[in-house]
Amino acid sequence: MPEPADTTWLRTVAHEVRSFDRSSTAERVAELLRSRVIEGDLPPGTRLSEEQLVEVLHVSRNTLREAFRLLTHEGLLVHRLHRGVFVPELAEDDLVDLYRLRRTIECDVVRRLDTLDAVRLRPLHDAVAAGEDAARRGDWVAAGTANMRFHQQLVALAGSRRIDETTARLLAELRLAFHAIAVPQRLHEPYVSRNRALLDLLAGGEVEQAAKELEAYLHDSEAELLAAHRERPRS
Amino acid sequence: MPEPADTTWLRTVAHEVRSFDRSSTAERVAELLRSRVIEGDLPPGTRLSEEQLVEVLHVSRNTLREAFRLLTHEGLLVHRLHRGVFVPELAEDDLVDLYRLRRTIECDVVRRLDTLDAVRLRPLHDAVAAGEDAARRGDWVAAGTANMRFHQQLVALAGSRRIDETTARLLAELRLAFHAIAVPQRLHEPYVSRNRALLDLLAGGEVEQAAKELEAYLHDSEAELLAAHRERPRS
DNA sequence: CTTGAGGGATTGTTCAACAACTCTCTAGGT
DNA sequence: ACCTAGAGAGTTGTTGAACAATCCCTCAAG
Repeated sequence: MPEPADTTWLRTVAHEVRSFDRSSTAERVAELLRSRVIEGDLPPGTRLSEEQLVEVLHVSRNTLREAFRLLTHEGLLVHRLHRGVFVPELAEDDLVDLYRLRRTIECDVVRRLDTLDAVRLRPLHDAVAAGEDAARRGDWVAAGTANMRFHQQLVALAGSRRIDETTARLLAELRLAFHAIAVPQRLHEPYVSRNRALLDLLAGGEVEQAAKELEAYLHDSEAELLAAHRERPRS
Repeated sequence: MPEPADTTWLRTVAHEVRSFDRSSTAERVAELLRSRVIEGDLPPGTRLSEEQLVEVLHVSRNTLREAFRLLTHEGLLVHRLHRGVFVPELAEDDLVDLYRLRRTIECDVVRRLDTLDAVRLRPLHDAVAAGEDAARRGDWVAAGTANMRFHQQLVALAGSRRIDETTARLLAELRLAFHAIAVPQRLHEPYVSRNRALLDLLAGGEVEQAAKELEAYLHDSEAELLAAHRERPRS
């Protein structure tokens, strides 16, 4: 053990605990909050109190605010001046908007694909298999996660960092909407097999037909989500 | 005049100067830095010293860092842990990536257009006219700005908030690349007339042909930019 | 020429204090 | 009863100082 001379060791050891990895404290706080929001623990509309979180997380307000800003940029929190940060409540407009961008990106990515060996399709295959497995177990939360992964890996075929990032934000926001709604099975079940069908089309090199199917797929998905949103349990 | 009683008025009056509008100090600092970066006053690779900027802008380090975060998320600054924030130097990969996303969004927006009355095309027309005017004057910086506006207004036809935001970030980043290069005329001149041609196609309702032209347009633009980037004056 | 140990400069994080804003509740006017 | 003004409480916005951690440059030793 090093020499325990003055009282500063308390701070240094505390810092060691906090900065085990190579990221900043703010990033780690953001990661923690992100999972809470994505997991649905914090329902839309919830205000995240600075005072409260500083107390619980043992970080300074400044660091916490930096974490807030990270998540705000990802669309997982909204910031209202002098009022605080909230878990966003997506309106119907937002859902339509999200699907609009989603169709644009995903369909275009598929349409521009050319060479597709089995290696590049591997992550897609894994995601589809995970979805089928989750569906078999009746775990619709896991099925939803696998579905997100499928679409993330789908656009990853484009090999574009910015397309990946844009899609990640998009899907994260969309997940908020899924959490605001209570019936995961109805929203996820049909797409387990449709993901498989899509993958088969891609493996067969029929990109144009895959793009068309994806277009219809997203259209149906949007309609389902909107319908479910209108029967939302609470506003 | 109100009663000048204690000494706190110094701080309050200073605050009034700073917060004239309805945004936070950090946002205003960000706005200031944003224009400097976009305008090209800060060349790519420049490091923005906290100490220095705190001195000049008369804000605290925390506030300045908040502004940094905002701009980092817009892609106008890059943050390296323990090293500070820099004006990004776009690599060739980044240019290709930016044009990849650009083609995806812009072409898809055009392809999905349907009703197009003159009113909705008005902002596009204005941007084209501004570009032609700038070209006539030989003001290629203004021509570049008008070109950005044209494309921003083009995607705005989709009526999607998130598509607008994504495009704004994209074009802002792209502008960095233009500033890193010295020959604005060669990069902007051909597109003044091509913007006009594109607008005519849209006004005529020929969206599919417009999309094809835009595809070729962006392809040419990318090639020009890459070529110019390879002959860059300084690394 | 490479390697490694200072040392100075800069960033990362915390803390405490105060200013400014929002929201709510109450008192007064109509 | 209804609207309006304003006081008060609670929360966010911003500051400045302090110190820890890290980077980078220099210089000497191998």
